[in-house]
Amino acid sequence: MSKCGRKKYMRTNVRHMTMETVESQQDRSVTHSVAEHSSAHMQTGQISVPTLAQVSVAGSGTGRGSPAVTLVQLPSGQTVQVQGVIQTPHPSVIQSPQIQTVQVATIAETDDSAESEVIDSHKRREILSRRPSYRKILNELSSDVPGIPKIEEEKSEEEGTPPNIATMAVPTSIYQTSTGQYIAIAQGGAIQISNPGSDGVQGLQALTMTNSGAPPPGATIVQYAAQSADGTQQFFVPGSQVVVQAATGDMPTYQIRAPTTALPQGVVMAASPGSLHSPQQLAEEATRKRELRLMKNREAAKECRRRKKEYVKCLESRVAVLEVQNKKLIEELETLKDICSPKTD
DNA sequence: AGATCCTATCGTCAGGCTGC
DNA sequence: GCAGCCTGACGATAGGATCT
Repeated sequence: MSKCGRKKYMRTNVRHMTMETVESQQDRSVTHSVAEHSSAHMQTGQISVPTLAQVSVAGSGTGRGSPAVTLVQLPSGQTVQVQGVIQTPHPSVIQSPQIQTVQVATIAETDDSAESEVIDSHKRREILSRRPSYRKILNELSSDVPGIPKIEEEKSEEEGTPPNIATMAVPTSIYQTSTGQYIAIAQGGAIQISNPGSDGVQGLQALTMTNSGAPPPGATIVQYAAQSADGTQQFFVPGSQVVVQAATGDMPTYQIRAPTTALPQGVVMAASPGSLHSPQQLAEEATRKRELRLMKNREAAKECRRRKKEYVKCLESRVAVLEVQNKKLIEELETLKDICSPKTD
């Protein structure tokens, strides 16, 4: 809580313009500007050079990579074919290629039948209602435009797993200690402990759980198989629950405790996937699931924000490029105008 | 110095989308 | 149909800047 936390709390309730909102509004403003630039680009002659009678764009959007050819109809009635400065037509950043196709079709089909118009509007509605993923949009763009970097696909756990632990089972339960360490309990009973500071799974250590007949019923032997350990350590786990504590220090230590004991800081309790009978256990399982879901969502939100930032950066650079291109086109048209229209004395 | 504003970041929820 | 993912929206918090 900050020194003026209470005050801020009261204020934020009144002020609905939170930063996320501002951010999204900024996004929208960027989007708008790009859209304007994009449409201006498509109709440069009509918008930016009002003195020019008519400019029709031919061939734009019909094929990628083909140079944009502009038919400029001069006031004298003469039509001049101009190859634009843009050698490769860029799709709009904020719209998927499909949307651009629709737009181009709209431009080209001014006297088309009403049937295609209906299909078009349907398509448009469909596209507009769909919420695209930042990664998808950017990757679509990057496949069209070489200059745009791809947002990396998230590496799956298998991909990110180094060879020495490639045989690890897929975790079914993930817990985070108060020290930030992640503990994953796999279906096969393997426990993975990873330090958040470590890159990927570098800090991963394996605990293999094996059942033994010697301990009381319901107990589980946890076989500690840390790579740096001298030998294998065994932990006796009473009951059907596992408590693991990750202590700080040179050597990681783990405490397995009974669920009824008071838990020190940094201890996570995990229900064994084996038997869930009592309502209490069911409630614990529900809580565990919720915690897992929240953790995943937390990570997803972080990733989403990162992608969004990347996307906005991409949009901004695209705006800059389009502005330059627009300027060049205007200059080009002005030059053509000067060449083709004789000066009056 | 304290109050207020501004900006950035985070966690959570809800709802759409998608793959199975 | 459903589980999981993605993302907009909202509220909370922190910290720096500015105002009184």
